[in-house]
Amino acid sequence: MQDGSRPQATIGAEHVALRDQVLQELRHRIVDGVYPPGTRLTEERLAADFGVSRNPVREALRVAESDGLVTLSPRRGAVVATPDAAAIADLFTVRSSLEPVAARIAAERATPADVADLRALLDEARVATESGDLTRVAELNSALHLRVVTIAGNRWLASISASLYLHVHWVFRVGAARRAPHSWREHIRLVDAIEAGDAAGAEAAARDHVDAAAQAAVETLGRPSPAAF
Amino acid sequence: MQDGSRPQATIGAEHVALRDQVLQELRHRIVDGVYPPGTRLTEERLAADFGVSRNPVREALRVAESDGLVTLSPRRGAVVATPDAAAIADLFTVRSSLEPVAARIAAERATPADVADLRALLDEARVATESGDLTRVAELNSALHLRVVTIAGNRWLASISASLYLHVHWVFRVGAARRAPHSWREHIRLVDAIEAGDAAGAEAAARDHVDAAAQAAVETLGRPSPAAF
DNA sequence: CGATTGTTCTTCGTATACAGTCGGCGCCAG
DNA sequence: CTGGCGCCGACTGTATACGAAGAACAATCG
Repeated sequence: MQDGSRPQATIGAEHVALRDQVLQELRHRIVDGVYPPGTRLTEERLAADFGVSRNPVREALRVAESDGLVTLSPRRGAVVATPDAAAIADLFTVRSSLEPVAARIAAERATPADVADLRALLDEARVATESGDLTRVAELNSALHLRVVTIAGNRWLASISASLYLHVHWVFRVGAARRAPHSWREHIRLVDAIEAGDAAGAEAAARDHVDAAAQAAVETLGRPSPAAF
Repeated sequence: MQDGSRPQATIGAEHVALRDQVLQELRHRIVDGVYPPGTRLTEERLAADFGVSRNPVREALRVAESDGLVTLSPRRGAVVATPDAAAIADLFTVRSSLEPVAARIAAERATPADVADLRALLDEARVATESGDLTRVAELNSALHLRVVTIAGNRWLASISASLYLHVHWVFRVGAARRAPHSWREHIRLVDAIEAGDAAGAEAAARDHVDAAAQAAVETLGRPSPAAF
């Protein structure tokens, strides 16, 4: 009761299993395009790449499959998934359903410290935008949204959003950055509403923001050869 | 081209890996209460239970963790997760955001064959309700909702819903069945709207249904000792 | 009676082995 | 030259064994 959050804080509890390190790195390499869509990922190759044995790799691959980042065929192994337009449209449908809710709840619950965190992220994003570090901008955008759902305190929302943003980042790692200036203004509006505790305003801001992002996504995908690929 | 749905239909492609069988059975045993919350799941015990080696078990456990059914602590292994009231409330928040959307899209896209499937499920549920097979009723409820999201054709919605319903089934396998008669009427209204192609009506029906289910959930949880446990 | 020390259990990762399957290559026949 | 056939290498799927390290619990000692 006195410290319900951590029944026991032992030494080894901070040990990060190899499979998790592998998973994290694998996600990075996929969403950052090191392993482009369609790449065959043999267990042995990944094991060699990461300097571990096959077991941690296998466990990481199963989770990556449930993330939707790789597709596994029996006896044929793993291939980096190829996101298609329909899947991306579906992604935005889900985002536009969930984010306004998350924003509303966040506006109702945000503490001053939470707002300060959001402001810090906005500020970092401004700096990154000015210095032209588009990769960093994309990362910060994801971080901001994830921070909002964290503030909302809904675990399901948080875990779903994490998965969603992994894909958003994957597909639009360049395209999203191009939209950075717009995003920035929309984010400010969102954070303002959250700070003011304006639930309806936050909800509307989030809705508009997702709609705009979806619009940009459609345009990016409509082009014959998007800059991202 | 002539058979685009199945790029290659080889013999081994229908092989179901042990880890998947283990995962499926593990999910069943957890949501059906064979392994109650808090149960320690040592790899060796599970391996013995399923008659396989530890490797498939380990891979299944990682996925079960990402499902939220078990919690893993480094060097301490897997424990069946204990769903708490907050998590359940969060679950319904997400459901109430997603299901109306799914229902709306389904109403726009459902074919007569889809509607026939839904009717068949409704009918089975009616029979099961009359014969008092509450477990089957709960299963059919989940099946109906999953069929709706399948009709909607949004992959993200489908995979999120699958995970959601696993938990719904878990927490309310008895409580939900008790609400079966109400559910049944609400489901009929939903299917009617989908059949009529009435997007707004389907959306409203789904919303009312989830709200009613959430209400029932709160009541069930409010009791000192829910019948489910 | 409390603190310390073993002991044991379990996970975590590695290594290894082997069967089954897939995919591609080369051979051979027409 | 072309098409079919069989063979072989590569990879997965599964099992097993083993060592290291942490966690839980019991026994021991001051």
